[in-house]
Amino acid sequence: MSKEKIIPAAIEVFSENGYHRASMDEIAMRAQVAKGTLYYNFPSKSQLFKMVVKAGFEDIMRRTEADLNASLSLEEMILRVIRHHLDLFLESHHVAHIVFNEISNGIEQDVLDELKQLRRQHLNFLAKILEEGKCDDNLLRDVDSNLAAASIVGTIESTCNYYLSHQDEYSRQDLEHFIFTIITKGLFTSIE
Amino acid sequence: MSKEKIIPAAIEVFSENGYHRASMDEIAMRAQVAKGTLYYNFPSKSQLFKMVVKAGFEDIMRRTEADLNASLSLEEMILRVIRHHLDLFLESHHVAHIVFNEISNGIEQDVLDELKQLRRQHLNFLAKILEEGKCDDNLLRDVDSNLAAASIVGTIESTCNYYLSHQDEYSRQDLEHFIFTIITKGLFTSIE
Amino acid sequence: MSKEKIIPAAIEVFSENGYHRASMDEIAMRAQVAKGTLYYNFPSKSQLFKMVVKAGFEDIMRRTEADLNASLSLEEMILRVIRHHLDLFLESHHVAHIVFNEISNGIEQDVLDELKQLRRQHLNFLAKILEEGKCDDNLLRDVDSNLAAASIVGTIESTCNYYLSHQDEYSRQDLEHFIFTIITKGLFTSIE
Amino acid sequence: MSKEKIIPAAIEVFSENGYHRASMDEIAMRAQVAKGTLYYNFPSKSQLFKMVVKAGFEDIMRRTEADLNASLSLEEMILRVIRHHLDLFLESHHVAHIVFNEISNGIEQDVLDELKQLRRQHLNFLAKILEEGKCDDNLLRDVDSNLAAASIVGTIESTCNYYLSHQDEYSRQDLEHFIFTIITKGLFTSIE
DNA sequence: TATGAATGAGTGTTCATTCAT
DNA sequence: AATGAATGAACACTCATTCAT
Repeated sequence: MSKEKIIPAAIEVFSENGYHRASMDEIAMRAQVAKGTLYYNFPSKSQLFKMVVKAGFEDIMRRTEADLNASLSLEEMILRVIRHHLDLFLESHHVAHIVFNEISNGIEQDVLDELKQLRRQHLNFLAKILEEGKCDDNLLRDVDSNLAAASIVGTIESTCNYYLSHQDEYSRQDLEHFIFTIITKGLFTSIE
Repeated sequence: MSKEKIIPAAIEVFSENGYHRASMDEIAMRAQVAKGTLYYNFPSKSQLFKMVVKAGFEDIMRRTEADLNASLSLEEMILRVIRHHLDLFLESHHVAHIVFNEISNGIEQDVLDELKQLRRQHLNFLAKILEEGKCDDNLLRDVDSNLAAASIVGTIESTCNYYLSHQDEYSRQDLEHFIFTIITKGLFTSIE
Repeated sequence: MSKEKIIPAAIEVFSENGYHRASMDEIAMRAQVAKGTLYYNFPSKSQLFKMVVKAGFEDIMRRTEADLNASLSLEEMILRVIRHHLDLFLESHHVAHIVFNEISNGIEQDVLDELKQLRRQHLNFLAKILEEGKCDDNLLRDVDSNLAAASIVGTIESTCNYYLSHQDEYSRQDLEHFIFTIITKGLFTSIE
Repeated sequence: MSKEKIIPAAIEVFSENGYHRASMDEIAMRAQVAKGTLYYNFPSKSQLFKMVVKAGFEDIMRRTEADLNASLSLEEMILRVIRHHLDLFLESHHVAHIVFNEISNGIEQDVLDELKQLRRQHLNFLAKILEEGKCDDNLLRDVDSNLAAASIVGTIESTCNYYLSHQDEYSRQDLEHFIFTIITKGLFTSIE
């Protein structure tokens, strides 16, 4: 079936070029199908894009979930969440870029809405992990879990970007450690 | 002079549509000048975009700097940095979006490089504030200042985005407080 | 197929306007296809132009070759070469003009190079005919065949141009006779 | 006066780019005058072009005439005519190209007419030299002088073009000698 | 006499989308 | 289910020309 050839090609092309510079011609070429086949399987470019982003979100949520279980400590859980997101960002940061950033202006409104909803789902997914952690012990500060989830994603995203253009100065270990520290303990050393 | 009409129009149009969907025709129309006038004043779309982004970065750095002085405590300084960035994000989050996010694929490589340098300058600006704070007292954890700066920006950006679609659930005060807390003290309540 | 509609239209438009004044819009209109169809079939204006020129060169070489055979005397061969070139110049002197003249500045360098090569091939074609003639008898002066070929083409071109704006003063027969005489015997009556 | 700065700049730019690719901006820049100054001194691009071509024709005719006098033999005269035209073609073949070739389609009709007239004048100039030579002795074949003039120019032009891309194979002496031979004695060795 | 900012019609090119096969 | 030729609206950019100063 053609869909299975199209999606990976679309991921590639969208990742390398961003939504607007990606062309359906290029995707068809990489997928080794005719251009018409794209439109036979997906109603439009923006819908195809949505499928790609959706697949990205689902992938990271699936992968993360598979690696978490109730017996883990909250610290370990957060570490693993960070690690999986780092994997996504570093191994295929182009995909990550479109998944987390390219949800920008200039996409058809209806698709844009669906993309925002996907992002919301992802944040919910993270927020829920935090919520569950809250119950267990009193480790977690009493902050809004959704905002906390957003700040985790923002921190990962932004530091990864920085890391990607300064790879000679830090190791991946350094980065992971930094993110874990800053997210869990913040900038200040002082006790509250 | 036309430049003064073009820049605000360009900010508007780039903000509303992102780089690729923004059209020079639209910008010319909003600026009430002929299309040729755009090209008389700016060599290309990407260069015009660069000017807009540059102006954005310079604006926030100027505004922030003007509000900081040596007599402030580190906490107060960080608070003000956050506050100014929040201002930019919330008052004109479209500008902020292009300034901090739209540095994406599909822009001419040379301009892209300059944009990345602008971003680096902005991070340096924040990192320097942190560096100076480090000297004063032992309040700051010994982490890399550049990564720390990146994580601050990422947190602000990401939580603002979330806030913007959930404005009914939080006040601006809540948001500011949350960001300050999470950045300075992190998620965990425990002492190291 | 569209190509068959585009080429003749392109010949027309390039001939009437020269390379730079010819517009893809005009060619599309004359070919009765959409502008996009031009670009579906030819990658660019300059490539389309190249195809037209190439077709012109190939046409005259094919036509000339088809009319020559080993049994002809050298004089007869040269006469036929002149005649065929005259046909091209007079019957469709616009095509001839672009084929022989419009290889000018301001065309993309790569295409320009290919056009120059086409011209070289045509001169080679003529030079080879002369070379073969040289062997047969001792009729031909011992001059460089390539320069000789160039001078034949230059003479035909230039006199045709003159003829075209003075058609009332000469017959086509006069012109053909003049060219043959001047090329084979030169201006002077004297014996060497 | 600005005109004196504009004309040489225009020659340069038209020569390097041909009529259509030459831009008034470039000419103004090279002439070190403002763009408006061009239009203050010349009503339009095509008129400016005409002045350049006219200057070219006048120059070669003046130079040639200055070097001819009644005491010279016809052979010597023709040799000098060839030599002066070769000078023009080889020393500044870009000027020559526009003077002799770029009188093509796509120039405003009125200017085109004037350019054709200039070319006619130049051919007349050459034809008159031939006519005068005819009287002296019976050296010249009885052919139409205008066509003969056209064929001389065509031969020079075409062989020069060939020479310019094969300069390693011939000397300027070779070329001059070839042109003189082919023009005066033609391709054939046989006596009439 | 000279300027240069401003113009706007025109150009080559791209690309998502359609549809007959 | 799949194709690929054809489309046409949209786009960035150019440039001869004008005109207020």
